[in-house]
Amino acid sequence: MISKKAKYALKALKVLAREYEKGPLLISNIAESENIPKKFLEAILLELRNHGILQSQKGKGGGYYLRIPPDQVTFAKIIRIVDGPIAPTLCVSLHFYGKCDDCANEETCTLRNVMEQWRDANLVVLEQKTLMDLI
Amino acid sequence: MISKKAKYALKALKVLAREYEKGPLLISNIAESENIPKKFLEAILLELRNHGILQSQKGKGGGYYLRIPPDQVTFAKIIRIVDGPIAPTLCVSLHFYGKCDDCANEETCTLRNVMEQWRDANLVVLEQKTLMDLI
DNA sequence: ATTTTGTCTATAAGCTAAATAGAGTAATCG
DNA sequence: CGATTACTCTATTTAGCTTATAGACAAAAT
Repeated sequence: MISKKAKYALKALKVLAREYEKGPLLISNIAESENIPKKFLEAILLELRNHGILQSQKGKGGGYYLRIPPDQVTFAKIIRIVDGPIAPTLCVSLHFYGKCDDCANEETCTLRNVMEQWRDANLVVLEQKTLMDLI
Repeated sequence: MISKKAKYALKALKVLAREYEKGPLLISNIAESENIPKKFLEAILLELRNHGILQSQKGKGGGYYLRIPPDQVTFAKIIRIVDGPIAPTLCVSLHFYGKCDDCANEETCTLRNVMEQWRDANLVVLEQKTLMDLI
């Protein structure tokens, strides 16, 4: 299950993708139209901005807008930013690799094989789907 | 990411699958060999027993053993018992369906389509993989 | 009866998710 | 300049879940 944060992020990005190159949107507007707590959304959008997905503009006429074409923003990228690893275990994560503290030997771990396949099944979908698919 | 509980369950079931029809194993033995906190494992095995995966036997010579052939215990079944929904959102879950509280109209939700595909990608792997694959 | 082994109840520490409040900073426009 | 607008940053809170542990209890075997 993804977090609410991730779902909020996807919904907000969907709106922003639809307005791509049509000027910035206000946090408040997105929050209201998508039923997202405003303050929470603020933090989410900021995080997406700091990762290069969004651009922001202060002052009158300001707001948030997509910095990248919608078809270049994959679900995988978004999920990794807000929820972290896509892989079922750290030991098979491509972007957040970490050793399992309960596993003695990673090489001989029989679980690993299935975990890798599980991860790859996710990636097939998430690396291919983009904001374009939400427009 | 799966929980530690799920990982412990899989590791314990792996051991039990290897000993299928060779008599019961002690909780303590599994806990030790797989580096799982014993008390935590107790609760996990009990839950798996209550869902019909395992059988238990008290007293001397007792312990836990698989109640079903390893090739009939899918990863999907195990994950659902210990971690709950496999789907990324409740609104597309087959076994734990629930309405999203921030979505007005489920029919017109553009996210749903991708979520279903994501879910199905998971299921392709998890419904097919069984404890047999760990032996 | 005693030993063995699983079962049940309770609890606690630690962490994370989700939400909120309020002061601060930067941009615009008159 | 100065007022307004709108994003930014820091801090805090609440609730709930995850992980782990302790100890009493129940059943089976010998």
